[in-house]
Amino acid sequence: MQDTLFDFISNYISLTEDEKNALLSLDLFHSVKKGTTLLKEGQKSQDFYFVLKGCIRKYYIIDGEEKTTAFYTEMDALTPHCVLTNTPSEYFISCVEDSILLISNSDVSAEINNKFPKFDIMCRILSEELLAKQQINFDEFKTSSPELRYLNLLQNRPDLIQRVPQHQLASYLGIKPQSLSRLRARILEKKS
Amino acid sequence: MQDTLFDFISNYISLTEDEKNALLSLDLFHSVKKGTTLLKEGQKSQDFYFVLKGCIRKYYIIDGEEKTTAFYTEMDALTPHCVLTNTPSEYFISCVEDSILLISNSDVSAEINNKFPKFDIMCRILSEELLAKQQINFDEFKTSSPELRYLNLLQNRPDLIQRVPQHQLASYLGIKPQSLSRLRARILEKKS
DNA sequence: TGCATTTCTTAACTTAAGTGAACGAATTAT
DNA sequence: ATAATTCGTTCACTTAAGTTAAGAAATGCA
Repeated sequence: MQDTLFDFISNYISLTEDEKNALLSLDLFHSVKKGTTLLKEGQKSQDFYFVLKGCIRKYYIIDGEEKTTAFYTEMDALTPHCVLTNTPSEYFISCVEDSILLISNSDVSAEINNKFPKFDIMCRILSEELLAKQQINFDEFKTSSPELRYLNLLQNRPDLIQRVPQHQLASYLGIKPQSLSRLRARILEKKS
Repeated sequence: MQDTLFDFISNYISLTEDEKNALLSLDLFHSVKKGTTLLKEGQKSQDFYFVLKGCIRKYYIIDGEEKTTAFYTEMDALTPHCVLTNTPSEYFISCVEDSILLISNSDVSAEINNKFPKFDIMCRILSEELLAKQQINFDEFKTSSPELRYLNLLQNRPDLIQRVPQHQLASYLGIKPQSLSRLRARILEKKS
C-alpha cells in the first residue's frame, strides 16, 4: 500500500530507505469505511488527505441538495480550503468507497519539511502543477455542454463512471440525475 | 501607475526604496491598446502579465466560436499555462481596454528572485492564494445556474458588467449572448 | 432471508438555453 | 462624415435540462 505513496513521491524527489522508514514511522495511514464523513460544513480542520486507495468526494449542501464538485482517487491530494484560510469549511468531504488515506496536518508536515527539506521542493512543484491542472479543468468545464463533459469524463476518468453513484456523477457534471440518465440514453441512441 | 504595483506587493512583502527603484529600472511596464492580441493559440511564450490598469481576457476558439474563460483587471496576475508547461498555447489572450501591463518572463523573474529572495516568498504565497481562489471560483461556477452566476457577478465584480462587451460576458457565464439578453430581461421583470 | 431504503430509469410536462433571423444602435474604418 | 461592420436585443422555433411522479433494481439493515 505504501508503494502507492512512494511511487507518487518518486515522481518529484528521491528518498533514501531511511527517509522512507521515517515517513512510515509517523503512522499517517488510515483505513476509512465507505460513507464516513471526514469533514463537515461549518467545521474547522487542519487535516489534509492523500488517497492511497479508494475514492473520496467533496460536496456542498445548497438548498438541501448535495452538489458534488470533486472526486479524489488514487494518487490525488486534497487540502481543504478551510485548512489554508483557517475558517469554517463550506463543504463536506466523505468517503465514496472503503479507502486507505494518508491523513496529515500542518504540524506534522512542518515537522517533515524540517527533517527533509526536499519535501518543500515537492510541495512547491505539486501546488504549481495542481494550479495548472485546475485551470485547464475549469476551462474545459466552462467551454463544454453537460453532454461533452460526460464524454470527456468517459475519456479521461472512465473508472469514475463505474465506481461512483450516478446521482453524485450527475451533480459533478452540473445536472440532475434524471438528465444524466436521459443524456446517456441519447448517446447510446446516436451510436446505433 | 507603479503605485498599483507597490500597493499590491506590500500586501505580501515590504520593499526598500532601493528595491523599488531596481524593479522600476527593469522597464517592465507596457501600454497596450484595446484589441491587441498578447498571445495566440499555437504560440509558445515565456511572458506573464500583471494588470496595472485596464482589462485583459483569456479565450479559446472552439468550432470557430470565441469562448471567454477569464477576465483579468487591476491587480490580477496571469501566468499562461503554456509558460508553465512550455507547450503551444491552447488559448488567446487579448486586451479588452487600453491597458497598462507589467510584462515579465522566466529569465527576468529568475534574475529578480536572485537579487531579492523575498520575491520567492511572495510568489509562493501568491500561488497558494490563487489556487485557493481558483477552487472556490470553480465550485461556485459548478454549483450555480447561468442566472445565479450572473447575479453573483453583479455582486462580486459589478465593474466587469460595465466594461466588458456583452457577448464576451455571455460566454464567460457559459451561455450565448441572446440568452444573456433574455436572462437580464427576466431579472428586471422579477424586480418590478 | 426478508424488509426498508436508496438509487436508477422512464415518462409527461415545464422552463430555460440554443438557433437563426431581423433590426436598430453603437463602434470602427475609410 | 459616411459607409461598413460589429454589437445588443427581440422574436419564433428547437432542443435540452429541471420538475414531479412512478416503478424497477440494487443496496443496506435487522
